[in-house]
Parts: sequence; structure tokens; C-alpha cells
Amino acid sequence: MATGRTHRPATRSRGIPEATVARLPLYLRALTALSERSVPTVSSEELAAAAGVNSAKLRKDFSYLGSYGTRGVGYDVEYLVYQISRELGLTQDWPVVIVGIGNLGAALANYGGFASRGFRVAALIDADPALAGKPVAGIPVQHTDDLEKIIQDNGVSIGVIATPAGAAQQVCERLVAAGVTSILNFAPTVLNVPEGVDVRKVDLSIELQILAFHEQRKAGEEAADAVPAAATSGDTTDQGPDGDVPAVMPA
Amino acid sequence: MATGRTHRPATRSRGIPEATVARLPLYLRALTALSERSVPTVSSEELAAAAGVNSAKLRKDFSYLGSYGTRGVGYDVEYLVYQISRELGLTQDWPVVIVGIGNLGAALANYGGFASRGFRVAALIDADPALAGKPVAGIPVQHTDDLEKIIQDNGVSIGVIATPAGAAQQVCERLVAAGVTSILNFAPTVLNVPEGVDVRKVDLSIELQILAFHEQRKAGEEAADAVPAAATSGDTTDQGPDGDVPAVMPA
DNA sequence: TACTGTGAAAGACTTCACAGCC
DNA sequence: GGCTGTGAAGTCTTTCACAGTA
Repeated sequence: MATGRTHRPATRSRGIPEATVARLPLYLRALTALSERSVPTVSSEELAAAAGVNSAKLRKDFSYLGSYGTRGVGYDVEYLVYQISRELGLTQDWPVVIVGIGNLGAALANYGGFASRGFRVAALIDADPALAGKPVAGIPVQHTDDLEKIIQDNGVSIGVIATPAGAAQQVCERLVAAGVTSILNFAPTVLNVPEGVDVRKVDLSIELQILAFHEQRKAGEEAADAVPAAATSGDTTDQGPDGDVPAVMPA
Repeated sequence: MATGRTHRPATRSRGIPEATVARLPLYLRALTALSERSVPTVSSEELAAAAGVNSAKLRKDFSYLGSYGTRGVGYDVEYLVYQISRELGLTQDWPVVIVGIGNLGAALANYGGFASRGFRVAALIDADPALAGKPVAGIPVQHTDDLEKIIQDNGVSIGVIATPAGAAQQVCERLVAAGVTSILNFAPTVLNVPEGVDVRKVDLSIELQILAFHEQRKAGEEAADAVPAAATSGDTTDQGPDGDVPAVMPA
């Protein structure tokens, strides 16, 4: 999914498939919950259910990390938590800046899921002078003018953009120039970045649009039952219309 | 493919690939921007750049919808906007409820990207009685007690969950029981839903974790010249990165 | 000429199914 | 017996490359 990829020929390094990487946080979350309940071990079947995937996929995913399970028994919860955390790089501290402290930026600043996973909100930045100095989630908002200094002083390599679309590219360029090499973009626009910089995007309305697509199709199917209009090439019972997807889908 | 029809292009064309569906909103966004600038036509190359994908992929994607371009010329912007909107089901009105009006719920309620795409926030719902009646984004918050009535009165089929993780499954069940068949879940938990209900999830911290993974790897590459085994953290029981699994086989 | 539309090839990801180990 | 780890098969997605056409 559209991310500036820096592919090198991969000497003999750990080539974990991108799809697997995207699921590791899911497993980690499920494992953390088990850990909090002091569950010592878990089978691939149980963990898969908790993470919302199937067990074959989970085992395959884990096989890319190494052989961390015990046949006949399952996986040691604590050990797996550690291994996955390490693989994801969550055993280190990641200072993060959030640029654009509107509703969304404030929500992000308050979001508990960051701190609990090694991410530390090092600074909040906004272009509105009226916001400067005002605390959000206990952190004073700083003005965009100081962006470069903030990045450098805090050794920030991950930036979160929650500005309006119109400001995003410019903010992005300043972040990159100041040393940021990973960007999480909430602005509904495509960011152009140089090689070596990763961008991931979250667009709230895109997800809704995908839901609408499937929702519409459901409605269409109901109607098709009632009035079998044209025989659309077709066939088989409607049990499993091909696009109908399992409950939880990959992001 | 066999379907050479140019008329009445298959609303019901068998199976647009999921990957394509997920990109349609991206194209739509880029096209909308062009439309606002009164650009009449666009080539696959230009549009692809604006959407952040490559042109072959875009053309392939469009080929699933029908033949909406003109060889030697490109695509008519307005026409494509309409076709994609229709395909996504955005030409109809989708009343949506948001459950959980914390920071994130409020941000979503205020988010402009919904309204502009056929989504209408029909109601805001929260379990906190203190919030009841207070307007957020101009819409008064209603109490969870009335959830079922709200869903039914408004004919809502899409629900957005922005509650804490602990409340999400229960809210989900009530939504589904009341008739909701598509859910956008922001709570960091897996939702169990019956067949026929679609769930899409957005987990803000997952995206950051994926970035951290790549970020970590970048750092590793820089240092790769130095020492083969970074003495990062003690790999006590671990096999170590050396004698490791073959990871990925060269296909 | 310039660009779309699309088979066919390549690649990525998922699932199957079972060998191997506890 | 129960469960992991993994080749192999199957499916989905991307990319190539070029025929077709306004």
C-alpha cells in the first residue's frame, strides 16, 4: 500500500513479508491482553481467534520470526510478547511529534495506545499562534516556527501529520528536511517524499467508502433474491458471493 | 474479457477485486480535486501520480469498472467521478451513527470528509449522561439507552465505534441487533460479528508500530557496516540473529 | 501519435495438509 | 494426542508489454 519502499536486494536479512509485519501489532495486542490475565501459554488456534485471523496464517507469520513455539503445547505468552516487540522495534523509545492540533490532533495526543507501546509524544505543533503554550493532553502546543528545532532537539524520526490537506505537503517537507524519516499521515492528500522516507496514511473517509461499497452490494443482493432480473452468469447459490469477506479485514 | 458491452455498464459486474475497491476512494479524491480545478480530462499517468499509485494498476482497476476512457486522450474527469461514486454507492445518502464521543468521536463528528461524500452523521451516542444533550459539531449527543430507537428511526446501516476497547463488543452487538450491517471500528479490539456484517478497523497505534518496524530496520542498515551482531539487547535464550531461520526463500 | 484496455507473466499472500516433535 | 512449523498448492494482486483505437 503505497509506501515509499527502500528495497535493497536483501542480503540474507530477515525478509519478513509486509503482510506479516502488518499483523504483528495485532498479535501483540492479543498477547498483551493474555499477559495481563496471566495466561502462561497459548495455542495458535486460541491466539488466532483473539487476533481475528486464522491459525494457519498465524503460524506461518510466526515462522518468519523464528521457532518460538513448542509442539504439542503452544507459545509462551511472555516470550512471544518480547520477541514480537523486539521485532517491531518497540523495545526502544520512539519520540514522536504531532503536527496539527485540531480535533484529530488532540485526540491523537490523548490516545493511550501510543504511550503503552514505546511511543512518546515529544511535542505538539500547530500553526495557530493562539494555541501556542496551551496544554493539550498535558503537553504545551508549540508554534510551527520552531518545528526544525523541536525535531532536532528531541531526536524525532517519526512525525504525525494531522493538519488540513492544504498544509500537509509543506509540513511534510519541513519534517523531512529536519530529519524525520517516517510519517503517519492523516491529511487526505498524497504526500510526495524522497526515497528512504516511509509514509503510511490513514484516511477515515476511505474506510467508510469501502464499507458503503459492500453495504450497497448487500442491498443489491437482497433485491436480487426478490426479483431475479437477469441471470447474471449465474449460478450457484448465493451462499458465498465472492466478495463477501470475513468479519475482520486487513487494514 | 468477454463483456464487450458499452451500455448500461454492469452495476453488478462479477467481483471487483477487493484491492481495487480499496483504491477507488483514492482515485475519487484525486478526481474531485481535478474537478474543482475544472480540469476536463486526465491521463492514466497523471491521475495515477495524483493518487499515489502507478498507471498500470490504475488502468487495470478501471478496466474492472468498464471502458470509461478514450484512447489517445484519457479520461473525462466528471464522468469518472460519477462512475466511481456510483460504484462505491456514494450517490445515495448514508446515515451514520457515531458511538463514543470522546476526543476521537468528537474529531470524527467534526470531520469534513464524511459529509462531502454522502455520509451524514445522523446521531452521536455516548454512555455518559453528562454529555447527553450537549452539542458536538452541532449535533446533540444522545444517551446509549436510546441506541436502538435512533438506529431504527434513522434507518442507519453503518455505525462507527469510537468507544474504549472494553465497551466496543457490547456496543457492536447492540448496533447489529438494531439493524446495523457495517461497522467502522476505532476501538483497539477484535469485534465478533455474525455473518453478513462487515467490520473494518482503524487502529492508530498499529500504523505507528509498522512505521517503527521499518524505521528500526533503516537504522540497522546504516549500522550494517559496523558489526554484524548489534549488541542491542541481550538475546539470552534466543538463538541469536546468526543461526537463524532461512526466513524467506528466494522464490 | 498518444493513450487506453487487457491478456499473460510474475510476484505476493493465503491456505492446505502433513511431517515432526513434545 | 495435540500442536507447531513448513513445503506445496492455490488464490489474489501487480506488473509487463503491446494490440487496438480515437
